[in-house]
Amino acid sequence: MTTEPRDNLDFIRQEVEKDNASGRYGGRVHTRFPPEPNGYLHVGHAKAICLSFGVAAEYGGLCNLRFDDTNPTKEEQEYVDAIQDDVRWLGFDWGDRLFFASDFFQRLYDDAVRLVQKGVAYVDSQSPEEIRTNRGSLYVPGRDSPYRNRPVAENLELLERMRAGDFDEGACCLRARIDMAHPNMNMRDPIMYRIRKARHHRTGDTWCIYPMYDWAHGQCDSYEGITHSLCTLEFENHRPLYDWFIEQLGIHAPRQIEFARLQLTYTVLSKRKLLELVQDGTVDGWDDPRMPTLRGMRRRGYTPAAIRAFCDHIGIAKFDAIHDVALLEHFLREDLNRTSPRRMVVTDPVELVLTDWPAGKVDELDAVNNPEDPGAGTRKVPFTGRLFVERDDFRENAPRKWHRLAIGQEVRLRYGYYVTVREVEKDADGRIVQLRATHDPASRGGDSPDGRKVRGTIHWVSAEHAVDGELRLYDRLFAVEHPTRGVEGDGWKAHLAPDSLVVRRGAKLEPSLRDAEPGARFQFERVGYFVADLRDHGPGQPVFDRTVALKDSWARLEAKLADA
RNA sequence: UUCGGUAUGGUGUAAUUGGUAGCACGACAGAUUCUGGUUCUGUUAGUCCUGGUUCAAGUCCAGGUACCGAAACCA
Repeated sequence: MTTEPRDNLDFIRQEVEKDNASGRYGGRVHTRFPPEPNGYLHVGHAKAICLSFGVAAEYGGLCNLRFDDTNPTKEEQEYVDAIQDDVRWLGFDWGDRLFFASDFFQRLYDDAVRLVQKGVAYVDSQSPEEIRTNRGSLYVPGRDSPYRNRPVAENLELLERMRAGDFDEGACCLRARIDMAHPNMNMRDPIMYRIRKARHHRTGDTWCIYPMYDWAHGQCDSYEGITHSLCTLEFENHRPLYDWFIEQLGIHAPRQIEFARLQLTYTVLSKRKLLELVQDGTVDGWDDPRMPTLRGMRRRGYTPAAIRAFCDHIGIAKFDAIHDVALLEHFLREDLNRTSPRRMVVTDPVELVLTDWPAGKVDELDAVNNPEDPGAGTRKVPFTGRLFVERDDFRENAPRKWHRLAIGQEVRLRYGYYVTVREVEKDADGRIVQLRATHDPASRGGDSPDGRKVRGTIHWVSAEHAVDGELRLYDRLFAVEHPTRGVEGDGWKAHLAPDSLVVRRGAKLEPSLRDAEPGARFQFERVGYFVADLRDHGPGQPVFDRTVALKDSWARLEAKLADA
């Protein structure tokens, strides 16, 4: 991806450059992205992916994809496939370097045997409860296990029998022999192997003991020849343990550097909370367009380039920061503005009839596909005397600075004609059912030969040519910036935005939209960026999801005028 | 009360390692515009606190304060 040198290096890149300068790894840079296949990736992971793959690319190195699949009871093939798909979609490639912690199970076991032989690991036969209580607390040191001084030969035999399946789950485990009084809890004889008589998604039934993450992770990095293991802050106090294992084993020592995980306003990013939203039906699934998952964002119409630009821009630090989604949306709009073809869609239609339009006449007008990209060309849009315009683009009592339709106010129909509303027809309830207007034939195409100016331009669709479609107007999932701040338990759910999805079934689409492919992105002029829904859009059944609205400075002005 | 971390405008992020606190987003104001979009210009506002060293401190020293993480046979 981005391989240009940067002006300001974040602290991780600075450290990498120091290592390159000192020759610590012979100038080699090799990173990895190590997800656990027990859930879907979200934007937070995108930050880690961009970092690890980005750093490797910038320094001529490599980045591996490795699944940390050390817990067979939680991990599934489905997630393995989805994660690979998401990483690729984001734009990264691990070549032939796809690994699984489970690839290393035998090697890990052999190394465990070496530590037992060295006298720095032992089989503990305490119950899980005893182990927990004897670990002590943050403030009080732990107590040695009565099995801590078993002879090497006995430990070796017991470990072999653990592997052979002679013991029940929880009957015993293998522990590193470090220091039960260590101020860092991770060093209080951490568990290396536990018995789990569970089928593993890759190794099947060949193992009944599985390595703990802490025992596997550092060595897997080492086995793969990783130089820089970039991970999030919560593993900072695990680093001494990883270093200890590596040193005891005398194998290649990667360098772990920790950074703050991504947090965003107006959403939640914990696996547990996201799962809850899926399970209680708040959202439609992991790929619901409101979800901060990569799949959700993909369906919402986010571009990989926008997500990457965001990740590049926010930088890397150890400060526990919460980024404003507005910044993500900024990069999204920036990318979409450059690349999206424009179309006209009336989201909430009201009929506009031109009383002076020649009966039966259809005028094929030229519309620019993308003003930001002259190469995108133009298209023909049919114009007739019966149109649909946005209900909200007409006001009977126009406020100050109103540039749109109002009785007697001339406006331009984009790429069409200047029109002036003359009268309004309402139904019995007082709801407007039709606007009647006249047009200036000389203004065809949108300009008047006499140089006369109009104050506003609005979008429209010819009634007889319009395609009916469904619009799903998505917005931020939560109504407040920090949904989890200062709340307990399920309190964060009270902050869910009631209108994060508004469905508009009667939208009128420009005819060319009929043939849009699922996943195709557009800017609906003056409304927002939309994408043809990946699941539900199809021939004869147009469904578009709103990716993000256009900035609306009129809405702000109007609100201010209302206050005054 | 233990150990490990972190503090720079509203939100993030830089500062050649002791030398004019910069950039982005946001907000606000204006210009341009056949999208009240885009683009352009300007304004706004910051070094956690208290001392100390120094000609000079965001940066060095001392002492505070606040916040985050850590006590799964999870990762």
